[in-house]
Parts: sequence; structure tokens; C-alpha cells
Amino acid sequence: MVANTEHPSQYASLTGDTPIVTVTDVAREAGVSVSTVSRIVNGTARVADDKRLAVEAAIARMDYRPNLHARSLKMGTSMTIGILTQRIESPVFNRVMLGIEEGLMDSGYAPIIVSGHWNQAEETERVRLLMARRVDGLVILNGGLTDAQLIEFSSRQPVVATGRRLQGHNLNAVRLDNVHGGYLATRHLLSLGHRRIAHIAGPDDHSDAVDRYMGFLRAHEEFGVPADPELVFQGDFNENGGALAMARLLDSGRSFSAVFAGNDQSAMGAHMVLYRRGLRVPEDISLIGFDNLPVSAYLTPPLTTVHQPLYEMGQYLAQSLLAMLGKSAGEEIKVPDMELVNRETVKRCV
Amino acid sequence: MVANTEHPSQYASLTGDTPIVTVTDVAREAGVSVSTVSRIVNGTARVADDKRLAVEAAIARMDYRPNLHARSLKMGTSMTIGILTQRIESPVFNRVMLGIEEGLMDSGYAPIIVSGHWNQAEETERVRLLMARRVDGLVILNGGLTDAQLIEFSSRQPVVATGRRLQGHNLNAVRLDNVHGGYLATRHLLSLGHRRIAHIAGPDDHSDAVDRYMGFLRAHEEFGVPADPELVFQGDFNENGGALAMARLLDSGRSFSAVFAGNDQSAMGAHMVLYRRGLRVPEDISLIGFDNLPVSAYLTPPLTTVHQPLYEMGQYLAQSLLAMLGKSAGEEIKVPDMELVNRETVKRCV
DNA sequence: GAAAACAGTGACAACGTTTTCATGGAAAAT
DNA sequence: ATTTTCCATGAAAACGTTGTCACTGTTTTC
Repeated sequence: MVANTEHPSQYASLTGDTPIVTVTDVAREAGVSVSTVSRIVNGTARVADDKRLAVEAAIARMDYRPNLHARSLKMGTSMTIGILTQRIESPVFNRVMLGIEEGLMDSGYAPIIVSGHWNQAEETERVRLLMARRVDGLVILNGGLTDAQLIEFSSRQPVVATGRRLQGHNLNAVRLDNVHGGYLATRHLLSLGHRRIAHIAGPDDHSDAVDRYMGFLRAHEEFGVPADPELVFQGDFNENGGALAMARLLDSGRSFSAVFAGNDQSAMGAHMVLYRRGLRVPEDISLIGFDNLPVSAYLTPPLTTVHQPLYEMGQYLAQSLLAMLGKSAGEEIKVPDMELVNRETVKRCV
Repeated sequence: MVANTEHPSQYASLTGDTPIVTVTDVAREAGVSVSTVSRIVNGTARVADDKRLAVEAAIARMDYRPNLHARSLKMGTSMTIGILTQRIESPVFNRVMLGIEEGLMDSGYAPIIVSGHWNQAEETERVRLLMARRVDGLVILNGGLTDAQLIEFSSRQPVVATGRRLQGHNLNAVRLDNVHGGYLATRHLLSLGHRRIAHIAGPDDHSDAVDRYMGFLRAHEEFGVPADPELVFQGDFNENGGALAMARLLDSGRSFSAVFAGNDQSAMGAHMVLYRRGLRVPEDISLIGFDNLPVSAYLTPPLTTVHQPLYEMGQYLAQSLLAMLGKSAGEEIKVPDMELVNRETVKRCV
């Protein structure tokens, strides 16, 4: 079937052969006005039962679906919220997104996800794309946008963000206490007698990475143990960077009994290199990660790490956004603190 | 600044305080007509240089962004393509999505992602949501929708899908040869002398899982080695299911020298249990996975597995979709075959 | 030097909704 | 029996775009 003449959709031939049915078509088919159809679709006013039945039948028969663009144009609201993540493959952000998805469930809002790849220009561009789509709310997961940009965005629609602290009208940026997390990890090692602790840091333009290192230093201070800056090597928060850092650490010939990796992925890379060099974890070297990725519990041995409440964070973000949109949901979500997950890659220093 | 009276946006007070600027505002500001502004924004016709400058200045000054809903409504095209994934945390689908994202890059199309959670009702609902948004194309990543549904969808807009084979007008569903993949994995074990090979299967309503098992059987047949059905246990394609299956396998008391896990996550779960029971991989038991997840190269020991060309698949899907949309891009993407990745969890059977 | 072609521009009609407003008739009140 | 109230309904005006059409001038052509 080719586009029929009665309903000449200029695109029907291009994209498909099912004619797009509009409210007008339904109205004609049911013998009522478009207003009546609209009222029935949205349940916005009473209509006589016979017409209602006729319209509902027509809708079902013709498989009518309201055009959301037309609706958005008229209503000024799109019932979508835009999420800027950094990389679609990131297990960390994906966990947050899972929480957001859950928190948005049956609120009527649908998420649309774009990636910024830790590149400020790209992030800006992507957010502008979201705003051109007139998203009703914005979620910014970390990245390199400035606070000023977020404030500017928040003058157009509510914004929630992670990785920074910022409050304002229609703006709520939260950040987990990574200093505390780094402190917890390091304290654990120190309390088990480790005195020469290496650290595989994340990228230094990455505030989470810097904060974890801060926690590392703070724990040393508290224990009166000097942290050796020569034992700190920078990775890239990926397995490969962790492996490289570990190799450089070993090649440096400096002695150490434990490693605090900036995240679980770095820890896995580091573990790989230790394994290659015949060093056993934890018998020869203790290893602790950060993030508590789902896989970390299934490594051999299971990785000791710091748990981040990412899922709850996502739920909190969603709820916070909904509140700003006036669609406030039930009980307030609490985001728990970071927590040490004591598994099997750390042992007492002999 | 509060919403001004000259431009009384009914939503300004609700969502933000920056007035939304339209093409009309820009036209007034620049002293030209809306047509001219539109022409400049879209580069659709020549306009005099002085007006162009004036308009461009006004656009920059007022930070005008065209309302994509209005544009979509007028043009009948939304410049978005909808992606139905199953779970936002799935590393497998995320790799495909990365490829799609790359393939869509600077085509002007933006992806919008929804999840179906392997639930046909939810998937249908989500796809309807995408179609209500008038996406210009649809990507369906596996899941439980029927072929008939996909055909129906394809009458509205181009559809590409994974996990099945289906061709039609505006429809292209491809599937990697999982039978071959399962065959490769099993053949590898058989060729190293293993004769009693266990299999941790995926969910039996999961065609990939079934196909991999088929490949397992086919390799046995080819080698003239009877496959022992008592050595097949079902997991759920997650670490935990793999661990459970492995535990049941060991508890069954049957002898085996190698395990073919239906995917890498199952393999990790299985490895965990072997480790707990004091069985070493590969010295005591050989283990092979499937998927070649990024982490698998960094396990200790690195996991032998079957590589799926997921990224290329994503690129291919994107390109195929663009072709259907008439925006055909450069050279044809080839999706390579599955490939055995020989790492360190398999050794010759003694 | 007149006719023809053309380049630049603005008015205005769509696109598919929702909602206000007016209207007709039925039910309720006098 | 007449007025009032009320309810269901349709016509029409937005929402912010884009593209067609008509209308100017200006340039080319013979």
C-alpha cells in the first residue's frame, strides 16, 4: 500500500507505509469533534458514554497514538528528563542511572540519555541538545561543566547533578564524601599494621580522584604515619592505567606492603600485574579498591573495597528532580554513607 | 529577573526564570521577519549580509535555540532514533550501544534509550513510548518482542534489531552466530583433550543461550565425543547464577575436567566457587567463558573466552538504519565473526 | 531602452495538539 | 410555564516552526 490520497502524509513513503493517524482522523471516524477526542484521551472532562465508546473504539481500531511533539509544543512540557552521563559503558554511572530509572518509574517522565565523554565542549553541546528538546529536567553526572553553567541551566529547568556541591533555586548538586571513602580504605590498611602503603590515583583533573587521595593523606596523618609521595602513581581509573601504574611502582623498587587503588578497575589492573610478577594477593601484597562494582565480589579472591551508594544516589536524584517539578513522591530517600566492604584482598601486615 | 509581561510564558514561573525565546522574538529584535530568521538558522536560502549579521547577533545575544518539538511537528521528523535495550547495566548491550553512538555521530540523529528488562509487556510499552515520540528509527536489542511486532513497527519507521534474523522493507534484524561461538569454545576444549566438559547454560528462553548450547553439542558430535547432559546446569547469565550452577555441578559428584560457561559473568561466578572449594583454574579445571567483556582480560588468570564483535555490530546497526533513512554514510561496515580469545584459564587435559 | 530573469524578503498557512469560549439543549428551580 | 443552572459539545485560537507564495527591486538580456 502506498500513501493514500485522502491522507497525504509527505513522509509516509519515505519511512513506512502505515499512515499516521491524528486526532482529526479519529474524530472523523467516530463522528465527533477533535475537542471531544482530546478530552477522552486525557480524561480532562466528562463526555457522554456513547461518544466515549465510539471514540475509544476508533482509537483502538486505528491504533491512534497522540503526537508527543504536538502535545509538548502546546503544553510547554515534554515529560522527558535529560541525563548527561559521561560514557555509556561506565559501570559506576550506569548504577546511578539504574537508580534514576527506578526513581522516575511511573512518574510519567521518561529519561533520555546522552554522553559527554569527560569533554567539556562535548558536554555543553549535548546539554544544549537536551535543552533544545525542551527536557523538563536535567541530570548531570559529574563531568567538566562549571558550576556557573549549571546555574545558568537551572534558570531554564530544574537541574540535579553529582560530583559537586551546589544548591539553588531549581538546582541541587550532591556529592558523595570521597575524602571519607579514601580515609576508610586507608585507615583499614593502617589499622592492620601496614605502614608503607602505595596509592594508584585517578586522573588529577577528576575531583573524586583527588578527594580519595586526600582521604588517603588524612588517614596517614591521623595515624601519625608519614605518607610517602614516592609510592603514589597515577592511573586513569581504567584497568590498563592501573596495570601500568602498578608496573611502574614495582619497577621503582620501593618497598610497600599494601596498595590502595583509586577504583576497582585500577585495582583489577594492578592485581593483574602483581599476578604476572608472581606476587600473591593478599599474602604478599594487600590490595583495596573503590566503588564496589558488581563484579568485585566475584574476583578471586573477592576484592576488598569501598562501597558507594550509587543506586540510592540515583533514586535520590530522581526524587529531588521530581520534587522540583512539583510531582513530589512519597517518603524521602536517604543516601547512606560510603562503607568499607571487607572481603579477601587485605590481610594484617606481618 | 521574573518572567516579563511582554513575553508571558505560562511555565516560566514553574520551571525557571529565563524567558524562552522564540523565532518571533529574534525576528523582532533583529528587525526582520520570522521567515528570514528561519532561513538563516537552517541555511536554507540566501539572505543579505547585513540582515544575516543582525540576526546572528540577536541569536547570540538572546541565546536562541529552536524548539525541536515545533520543528518536529512541522517537519514530521524528530532526528532521534529510539534504542530499546534490556538493562542499562548490561555490559554486553552497552558495548553495542557504544557502537551505535559512534555510528550515529554527526549524522544529526540523537539516540534516546529505554529499557525493557526482558519483559515483553514492558518492552512493548516502551517501544510505544518511543513511537509516540515519533522517533525516526528504532533499534531493538534482543528481548522478547515477536517478529510480528517488529514487522508491525517497521511499517511506521525503519527498524533494526539484534538477536534474530529478519529482513524486510525498512527492517533489518541480524544475529551473531552464537552456535558457531559455542562450537569454537567447545572445540577448543575438545582439541586439548578434554572429554568430560560441563556447561553452564543461560536462561532457556534466551535464544543466544540455546544457540551456544547447540554449538556445544555440535562440537561434541564432530569429535565423536558424547556430550553428557548430566554435566549441563542452568545459570542465569549473571555471576550469582554461574556460582550456583557450579556449586550444584560440584555437589553432583560427577567428574569433569573443563567448564564452558555460557557467558563471562557466569564464568566469574563459577570461578569464584571453584576457588572456594580449593580447585585451581586452569591446573585442576579448565574454564572458558563467552562475550569477552572488558574486565575478562584482567581477571587472574585472564579468562579464555569467545569474543563477540559487539561494537562493530552497533556500528553496523547504526549504518544500516541511516541507510534506510536515506542518510547513507561511507563505506560498508563489516561485522567480523566470533573469535576464540585464548588466554589463561584453559590448559591441556592430562 | 524595454523585457525578462532573478535575488531578497515578508505574510501566512500548515503541522497535531489542548483549551477557552460560546452555544444549544436538558434538567432543575421558581 | 418560565426562568435559571448546568452539562456536553464544537469552533477556533494558540504553541513555534518551516516553506510556499507573492511581491518588490535590481540585474541581465536582446
